[in-house]
Amino acid sequence: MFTHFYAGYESSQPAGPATFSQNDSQAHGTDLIGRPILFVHGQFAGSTIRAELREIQQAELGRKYARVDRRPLDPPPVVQLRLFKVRDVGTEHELESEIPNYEDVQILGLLCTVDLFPVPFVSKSPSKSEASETVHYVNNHPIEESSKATSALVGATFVQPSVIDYEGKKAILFVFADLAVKIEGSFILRYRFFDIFSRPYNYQDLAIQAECYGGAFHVYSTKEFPGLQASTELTKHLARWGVRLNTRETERRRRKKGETREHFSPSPNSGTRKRKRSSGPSTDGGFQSDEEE
DNA sequence: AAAGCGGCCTCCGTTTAAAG
DNA sequence: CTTTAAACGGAGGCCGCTTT
Repeated sequence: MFTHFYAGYESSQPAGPATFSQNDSQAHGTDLIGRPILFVHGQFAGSTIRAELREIQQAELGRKYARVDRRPLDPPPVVQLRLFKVRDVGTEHELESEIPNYEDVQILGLLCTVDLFPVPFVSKSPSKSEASETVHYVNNHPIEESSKATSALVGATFVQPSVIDYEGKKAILFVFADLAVKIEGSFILRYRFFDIFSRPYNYQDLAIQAECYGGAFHVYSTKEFPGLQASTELTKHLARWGVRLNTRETERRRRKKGETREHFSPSPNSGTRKRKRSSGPSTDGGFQSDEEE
């Protein structure tokens, strides 16, 4: 989508760390992930920067949804972006130092996106997939690129960062408060970070600068959904800082039928619910035709 | 072909959080 | 505190598949 954003730019600067393997251009700029990158454009022009992504809060569960009533993954996944300035790249004096103050980083243009991967139930014989397809492991279960199921992911899959006090100093955090999954099962997320206003030396595509894989979570059918826990401290902290997300003080789990809460009188017509379902032949395209993604 | 069964989506009432 | 809006859990009933 952002491919060739800076196409045509030619630089005459000396060879830098980002000049290797230009041959395969099919990879959407993934070949620089995790590497020190010399930038010629953007806020870090002239510097070599290595970006690192770390999941600091993982989703635990979600409720599958179809077309309406979206239910976000909970707790909201949060990843932290760390940036390291690298000097004397490739020499024996190579030295890395973290950006001293993240408040000084130009936030505009920084984005993090997510991909969804199913976690297989039982480990298929590990021999099967020694192809370079495997991108990650979840307790010895190989996760293959071709199993990517991002199309089942709905909501805000691209988010801008928030600069928030975290562990005593400002940090760049990406909060995914509006993610839902359309199929049930176990999954992991892959986070990828890029900056639309930066361009590496001698590089045509927009570069993915960092990625990381998150912890596994489970998406339940409506019926077996166990309910949501109270918000984590991190979630509440983010809300306090104005990040838009759902918070709940207590665990949410409605009392079972017949269960009473001291002065609770059971509903008179429990069991015989009248519904005014729009009786039509439904064909379920009739109403709710709006779709996203 | 008809009846039975089960999975699943949508819709609803209640509860909680936010706003006034 | 009271009111409004959103979040949330529950389950009815639709739909497609299986069995008789």
